[in-house]
Amino acid sequence: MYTFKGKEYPCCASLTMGMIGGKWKTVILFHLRNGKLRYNELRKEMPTVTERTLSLQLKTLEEDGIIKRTVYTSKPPLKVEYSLTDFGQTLMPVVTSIAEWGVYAVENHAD
Amino acid sequence: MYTFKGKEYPCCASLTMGMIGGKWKTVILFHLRNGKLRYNELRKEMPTVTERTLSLQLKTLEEDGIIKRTVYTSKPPLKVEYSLTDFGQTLMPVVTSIAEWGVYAVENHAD
DNA sequence: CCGTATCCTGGAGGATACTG
DNA sequence: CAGTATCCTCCAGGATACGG
Repeated sequence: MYTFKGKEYPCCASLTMGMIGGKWKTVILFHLRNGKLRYNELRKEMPTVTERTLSLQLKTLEEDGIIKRTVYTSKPPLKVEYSLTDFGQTLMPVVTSIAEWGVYAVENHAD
Repeated sequence: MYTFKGKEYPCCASLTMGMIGGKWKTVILFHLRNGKLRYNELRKEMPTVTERTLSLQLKTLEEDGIIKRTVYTSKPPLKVEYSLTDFGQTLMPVVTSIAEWGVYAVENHAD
């Protein structure tokens, strides 16, 4: 049994999935792999996610210390950038591994 | 846009998550990393999953060609073993990466 | 530009009882 | 031993409209 951030997980694998699982978190992290992105830039990369869901997932990732949100202007139009924290960087090998297998599967096991 | 097994994914990362996402699939695959296990052996490793859910997840993994189910006896008590397919083996680097990060997080970022 | 507010739905997963 | 069969709950995520 593993405990992390006040939650219990029955396996080390489920702990990780608790942090990056769900439909969108790995996609967000994948798009942040090369540096910061603005909210609308993320939306552009992920055309099929709704605003509400993107917003919620970003907030969860921020609360978990995986990404950080930086606001550059105080008056509208706001400029906000999202980027990986140092802790979030430690997840990059996992995210990369996940992304690479997706490419591998499409290229070698297409139907 | 990526297409795999008749489903569409907006990102290579979401394709992989479509195959191994959810609460239990990575846990099952993690426990099968060293070889075959019987149904009740899996249950022993995963005491908090319900029978129905375990059964459903195993069936999904089998349908996706990731694990294979082998029946050794025709009369009760049945002997059934689950193991990775060759295709499932290609997921092991991903599963290992996920599992190792879980251990890393607990050891280095505990609260 | 960067979100939040509301309302809603589908399906993942749980509890429990039963079967070949 | 290895599951199914039912029934049920809960919440991630979607649709859409509006706000700082």
